[in-house]
Amino acid sequence: MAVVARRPKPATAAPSATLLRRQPRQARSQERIERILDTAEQLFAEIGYDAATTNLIAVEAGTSIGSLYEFFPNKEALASALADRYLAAIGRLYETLIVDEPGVTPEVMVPRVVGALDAFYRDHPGAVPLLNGRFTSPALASAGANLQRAMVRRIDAVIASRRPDLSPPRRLLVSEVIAELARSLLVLSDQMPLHQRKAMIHQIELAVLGYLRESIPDPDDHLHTGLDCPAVDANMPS
Amino acid sequence: MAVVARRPKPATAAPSATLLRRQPRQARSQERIERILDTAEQLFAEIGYDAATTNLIAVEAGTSIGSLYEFFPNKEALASALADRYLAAIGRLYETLIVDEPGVTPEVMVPRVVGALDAFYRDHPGAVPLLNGRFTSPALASAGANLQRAMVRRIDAVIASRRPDLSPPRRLLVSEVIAELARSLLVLSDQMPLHQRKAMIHQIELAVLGYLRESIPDPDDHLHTGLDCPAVDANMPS
DNA sequence: GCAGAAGCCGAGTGAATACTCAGGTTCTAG
DNA sequence: CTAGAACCTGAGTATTCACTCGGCTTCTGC
Repeated sequence: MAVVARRPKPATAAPSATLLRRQPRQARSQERIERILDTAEQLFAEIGYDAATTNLIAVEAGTSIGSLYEFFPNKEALASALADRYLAAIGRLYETLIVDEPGVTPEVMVPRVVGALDAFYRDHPGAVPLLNGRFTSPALASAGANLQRAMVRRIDAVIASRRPDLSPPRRLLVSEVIAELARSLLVLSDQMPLHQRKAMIHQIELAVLGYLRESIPDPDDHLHTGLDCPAVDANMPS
Repeated sequence: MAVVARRPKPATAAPSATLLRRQPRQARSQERIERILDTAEQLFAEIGYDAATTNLIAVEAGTSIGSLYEFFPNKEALASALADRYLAAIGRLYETLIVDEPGVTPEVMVPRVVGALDAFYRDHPGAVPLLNGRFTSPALASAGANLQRAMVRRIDAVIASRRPDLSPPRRLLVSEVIAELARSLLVLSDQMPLHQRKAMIHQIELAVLGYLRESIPDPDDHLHTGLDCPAVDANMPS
């Protein structure tokens, strides 16, 4: 909050998507920008968005506060630029993994996606807090929300092609639950030591698959079909 | 973060649990304290912890900043006092609901607990962000963590009595997953309009039950037992 | 080799905000 | 009724921190 209120005059409603104030021409400044971003990533992850002051980021990156503001219009832009790096990478992950190939069952796809996300988060420790709403910055909140929406949409598309009998709102709800379930448990696993983390990843897969079985019972499976839970769709709109 | 750094001299490591700087003697000041807490609750929920300045809280509560600091040693203490109100209430909820009665199956207990938590959060909108780590304040983070631990312990105890065959670490992991699953999905449902919220509550129940079935297959049930998932305990320590 | 562009620097500015304190008001015990 | 305790007040203090600006250095095209 402090971040936003700090700006006295938004002037003429500047374009919020302007990441860099100026494009760097020389290699020296390009490297400097990279160093600043890397340092910001590390500090955000280590001590949090608020405690990582712009001055500290500049010093730790071996440069000066003036140079930082030469290229980044404000502190939020730093976080935005970082989020963009991750969003692009995870977006590619989704496109590769959550696809509607004919032979791919949930039992195959779920571990594949969960495993890939886990590996990504392990390789990029800064991504977890950045994309999962631990920082109050509005830009980051929306970045995380966008990512989540992207995942929900992809899951929804796959379910739609597999189970055209489900109503769209029902599908959407199920997709939201799956995405949130995976997200929150991955965040939890991220705080664990490695051996527990491995076990947790497996539990995430079980949770998603178990929820799927429970929420969208297989039409062939006459064992769990609506015996003790009448009117699943009762609460659904339209 | 700003909250903590703002205090120049922690002096002699003051007891952090001191909620009130002084016990109020007169009814007038007791009411004032209540008004301040109610206002803080509302403002924290509406505009967030950072944007709810102590001055604003005082003014909105119809008192002065001096009176606020007469009783609350710092801003964090406000949040702590609020968290305590909620923690006590939810703690009582757990004690009533998550119990090891003979005839209570998961199919009965899960909807009971989830429904009660949902009702509680609906009645106390401020509790959700306060107890679920949306604020950066350390005291709040630990309050939320305590709450989560309490839930995990209770779930673990129930599972232990039902399924003594499971290893303690496995039980604990399962309990953690269930607690986190319920927590995160309840937070998600809290942001939804009412009709979707009702549907979401049902999905939460399905998710927990589905995960239970998947992760701890019923010994009687010979249908899902370890066919496509060998060595579930392989990743478990000891 | 030089002029101008691009880049760099960091002390300084302004605004926000948690918290204090000296002095006033209201309550209460005797 | 009164003295002193409890309580209240809000302008002021101290601090933090995002961000600026004027001057300096390094690079690049010609």
